[in-house]
Amino acid sequence: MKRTTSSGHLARLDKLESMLKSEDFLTVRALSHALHVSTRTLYRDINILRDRGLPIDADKGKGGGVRLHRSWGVGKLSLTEEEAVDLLLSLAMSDRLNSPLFLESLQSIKYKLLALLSTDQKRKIENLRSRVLIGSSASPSVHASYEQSDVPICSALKQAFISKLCLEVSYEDENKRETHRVIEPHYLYFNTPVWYIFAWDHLRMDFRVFRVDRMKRSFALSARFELRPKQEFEHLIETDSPISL
Amino acid sequence: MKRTTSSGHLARLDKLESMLKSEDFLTVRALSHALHVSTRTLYRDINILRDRGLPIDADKGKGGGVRLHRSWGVGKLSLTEEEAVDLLLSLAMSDRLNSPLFLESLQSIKYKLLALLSTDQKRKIENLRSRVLIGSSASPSVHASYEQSDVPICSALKQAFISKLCLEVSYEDENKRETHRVIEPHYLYFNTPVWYIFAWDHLRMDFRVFRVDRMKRSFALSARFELRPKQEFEHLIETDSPISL
DNA sequence: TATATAGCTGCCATTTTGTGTCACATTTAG
DNA sequence: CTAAATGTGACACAAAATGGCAGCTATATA
Repeated sequence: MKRTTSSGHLARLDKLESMLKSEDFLTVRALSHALHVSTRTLYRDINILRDRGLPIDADKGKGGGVRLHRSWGVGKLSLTEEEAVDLLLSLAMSDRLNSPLFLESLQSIKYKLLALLSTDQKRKIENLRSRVLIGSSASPSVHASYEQSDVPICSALKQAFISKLCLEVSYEDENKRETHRVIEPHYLYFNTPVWYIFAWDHLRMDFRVFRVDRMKRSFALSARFELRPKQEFEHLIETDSPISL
Repeated sequence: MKRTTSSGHLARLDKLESMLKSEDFLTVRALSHALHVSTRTLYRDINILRDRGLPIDADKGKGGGVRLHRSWGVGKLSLTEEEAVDLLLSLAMSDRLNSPLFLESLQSIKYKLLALLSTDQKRKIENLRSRVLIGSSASPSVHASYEQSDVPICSALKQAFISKLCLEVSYEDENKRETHRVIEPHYLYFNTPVWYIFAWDHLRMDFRVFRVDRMKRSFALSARFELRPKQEFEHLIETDSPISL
């Protein structure tokens, strides 16, 4: 069984880093007490953190101390690829949906994230992005009939959409009739607060639009489909406005 | 003068981490040669990285090796405090607005982000969060009259809201009359796609609701205000539903 | 089944590095 | 000037990392 975190030294450096992040002015003496080491050791630790790129400011003399430089980072967030994709798409959507109140920083986050991605990953996201369309606003009647979808349904749909897999769905149409279909989810269309799927319907052998909140069950099949150009669906959209990264 | 990076051990761990990120299948023997240490040491390093949360997979037997868990590859994102705050609030709002299509990962991002924050920062965000309310849907007439706000106006408003500063605004009311006021922005209310401010109006000496997109100019003053309880504004809200982190 | 490969762990002598103490330099506020 | 603070150098000592080595399990291949 392991102790706390790895080697003790690393753990202390982590702790020091977060202490510098939280409080805004501390003396080395105080920090050394808190971490149960001598001040000499703490100076050495601080130098290590500085070498690793942390912008630690220090004020000498009475009333001085050490702190992280203004506009300090919040720590390093590591994301999985799926998380990065979801985040970028959500940021792009927020861009379109919310007025720019809390969105200033989201631009810079977007660029930071994009900088971290490989060209492969960026191309992948770009492909997805172009398959997500955002509308202006839903009609009142749509609003009235809207129901929140279950997470499992969304999960299968998302997987099928991303991997271009056929999707088996139970769909309840406007007249409450439930039908069973196999569809190819080509494009997603969001019209607050409703998601639509522009799909090729294997049952009707034609392009159809489905409301995600009307899907009762869904299951991603293993069969792949080839993406059809957006133009073939355009007549189904009122306000065509693809989101942009 | 220092040598390479800090302590040698840390530098090697960093290097190992980035090597695992870039290549996708490496044997411990190869890695140990590349880093000029014994295989035994490398196994120990790998354990340290695992303890620190890196999802390192290993395949035993011929053709095996170590690699980062499938679907990894995004590096570490460092955010400023403002970016973290904006991101958390946006995630919380997306949670409420978008149906759960691309939002599964956003939950885990949220938790990762919260884990990085100090208790001070978390408390600060929690305070802000409780002052942002989300409505269900705007009426069609509101939709029709909606105009996108300018970024500078939003910037001043945001600053005043966060720091609890009085705000000087030029406001154009329903009848297109422009008035000049000083308000205290206590609460924000979002009803897609419109932001409202619940404020104490120094001109009328009463609680008033302002539409952000009707603000023509805004300027944050240096005077602070004391937050009034949400209850005093409740009669102004139709659907009271604070967002949750 | 046997063999080679590759991940993984425990033990221990050896080497390296981290640590504390002390001395001393430097800057700053009162 | 004095006190409080950052910062560095040197040295003995303690602690941790390292490298072999022996031995384990799991997997692919002949």
